[in-house]
Amino acid sequence: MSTDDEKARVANIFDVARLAGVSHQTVSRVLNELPNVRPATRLRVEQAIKQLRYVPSPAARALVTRRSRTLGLISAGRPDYGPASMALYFNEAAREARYAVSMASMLKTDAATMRGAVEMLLRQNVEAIVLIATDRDAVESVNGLELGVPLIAIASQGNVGFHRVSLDQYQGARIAVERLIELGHREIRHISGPMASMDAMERHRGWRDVMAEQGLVAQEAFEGDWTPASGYRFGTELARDADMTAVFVANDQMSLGVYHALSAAGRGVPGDVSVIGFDDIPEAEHFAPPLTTMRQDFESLGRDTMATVLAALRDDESPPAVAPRVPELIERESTAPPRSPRP
Amino acid sequence: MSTDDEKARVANIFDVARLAGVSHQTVSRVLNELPNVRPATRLRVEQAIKQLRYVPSPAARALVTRRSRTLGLISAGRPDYGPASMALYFNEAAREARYAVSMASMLKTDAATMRGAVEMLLRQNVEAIVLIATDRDAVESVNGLELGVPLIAIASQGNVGFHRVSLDQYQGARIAVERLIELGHREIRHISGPMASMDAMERHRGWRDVMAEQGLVAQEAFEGDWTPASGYRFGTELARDADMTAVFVANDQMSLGVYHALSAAGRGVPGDVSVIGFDDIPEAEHFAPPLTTMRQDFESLGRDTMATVLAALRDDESPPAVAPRVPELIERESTAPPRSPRP
DNA sequence: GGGTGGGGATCGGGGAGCAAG
DNA sequence: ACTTGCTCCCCGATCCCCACC
Repeated sequence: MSTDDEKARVANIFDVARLAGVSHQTVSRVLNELPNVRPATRLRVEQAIKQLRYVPSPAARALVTRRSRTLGLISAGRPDYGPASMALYFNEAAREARYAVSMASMLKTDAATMRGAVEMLLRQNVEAIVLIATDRDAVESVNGLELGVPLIAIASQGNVGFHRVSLDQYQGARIAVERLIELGHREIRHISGPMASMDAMERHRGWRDVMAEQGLVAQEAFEGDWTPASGYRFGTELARDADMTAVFVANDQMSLGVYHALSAAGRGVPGDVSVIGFDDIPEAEHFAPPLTTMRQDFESLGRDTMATVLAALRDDESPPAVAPRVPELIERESTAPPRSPRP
Repeated sequence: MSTDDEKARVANIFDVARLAGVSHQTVSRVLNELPNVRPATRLRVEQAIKQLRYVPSPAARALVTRRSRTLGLISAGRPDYGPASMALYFNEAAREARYAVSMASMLKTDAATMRGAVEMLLRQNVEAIVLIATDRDAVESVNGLELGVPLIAIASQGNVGFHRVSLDQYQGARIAVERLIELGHREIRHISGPMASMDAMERHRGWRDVMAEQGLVAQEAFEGDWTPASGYRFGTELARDADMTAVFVANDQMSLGVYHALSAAGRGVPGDVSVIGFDDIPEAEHFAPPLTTMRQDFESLGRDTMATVLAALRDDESPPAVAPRVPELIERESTAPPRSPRP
């Protein structure tokens, strides 16, 4: 009683059984919440568990049950505000559901890299794989891999072969463009994200559809790469178009580049040109002028993703698709009616 | 021979042994790179492994070796550019070293949350825990937890009880302030990060020391919270000080808020006030004007962190401290000599 | 017949001891 | 002296069968 004999050795199920005065069998029954255990017995076992700070070995458990209570998370691409937020909130949701998350993040999204990441995750016995990648190819290449566990992609397009959860990029884009039209704009241009990105495609589609529905001419969009630099480049080109009075930019970072280009060209925002972005990054509120943009609720997305994972784990058949949430228009000071509405 | 009987079953060590015509013992010897295996035999085994796409079960291995080849990563706080980049690059470095990463990220950094994260990771049998948290308390509370595995903190202060790796915040700050002085500024103010953050403290200390060394008066710094909003708030106050000609801002996001406040007050950058930020986020280049700032090399930091982890794993005694890398001054257009140097 | 215990197989490897080529 | 194979136990659980009260 003076000193514990058991040095650094951690307790196992037999230690618990001995302390509780039961068999290891009964401890197992308690652990796995099986019926046919008298409440009093269960209590004794639980106390022994607490007293010994006993935690079942996940390795041993995984070995025999072939289930690891671990989820794989792949994040491919730059850790921009969106992906980073998704990863964070999904991680929190997973922890709440008492799942561990094994993560593989990488800059490159080529098939070989993705494949390597998937194999590493599978090796860990993950029960499902969550994929954060705006790139369509990234999703396809993982999807083609026959992984043996559910794949849940945070993606705004595609549907066969994997579960999907997303925010409604298309509707978000529509809302942005409709607002510009409501303000009186007619010449509304678009700087899109890379067309390899599904989100970029959806936002582009939203812009194009609204323009068409309203009988407006949608000039060809510029295809950016999400970076401020590309926003700057195309903003410079755009600034030369005297008719253009508004730009719908596919994300906030590019909007910043557009600001830069516009002001370099002597065209004021929103006096000469209105700008709407997408994402509502923390910086957007303090752009000069503060940026009107579409806010995305990544926290809810994280929870929705986890819910979809759990559903997929419970039941291999019907993925109860969560309705994509629609981004919210945050109107700040980068939008205004055009200076001289068309005659 | 016509159809494989083994359906979805994955190969195990005995399958490999059979195919290679050796015993499982020999396969094990090859796997663990033990001596006393004839090259020809080794080759046959390796081919069998490749052919069957055999991968040793980590669970089984972990069970018997008590080593999981998994690292725990805790990221506490908002997923800002810095932390998100660190996580990404560390993850890549870990994968290169064939380690899996189990991740726990959370917004809140209180002791209870941190403790929960640590316990979850420990349960996973992680071999070491890497902690990304600028908050001093976060590091302390984890460090006090007696976790039984090495703790590697990406932190710019503290040293006892855990391994530490960092970028040299202090030198970075010194370089920034020295540059402002070189340009002729004397009234150099500072907007710091939250003093709970070690990085913020180091940057503050760098500013203060240089000011003192140069015989300049360091007015009390404003303590921000990293957000553009706080930069805006203090920028507004700062703008009222007519003597002030330069601000060293502890990060780029707050610099944006400062820009906003300054322009609202009618003071131009860099004409009236020079601004230097910290981090070099992708947006910084396209602020108006493009921001002069201190660039941090997170990719190298990720590799340094992994190297420190491996060293700590090899040898419990001497952590071969990696020399912190010094941030690099990226001079853009937010800095210039003061309009009217002091008489 | 509900609650328990005993015994043992099993998961997929690591590794010891020993014999044999 | 090397290389290899065999046999058997171990890690820490899950779970099945079968008593036993």
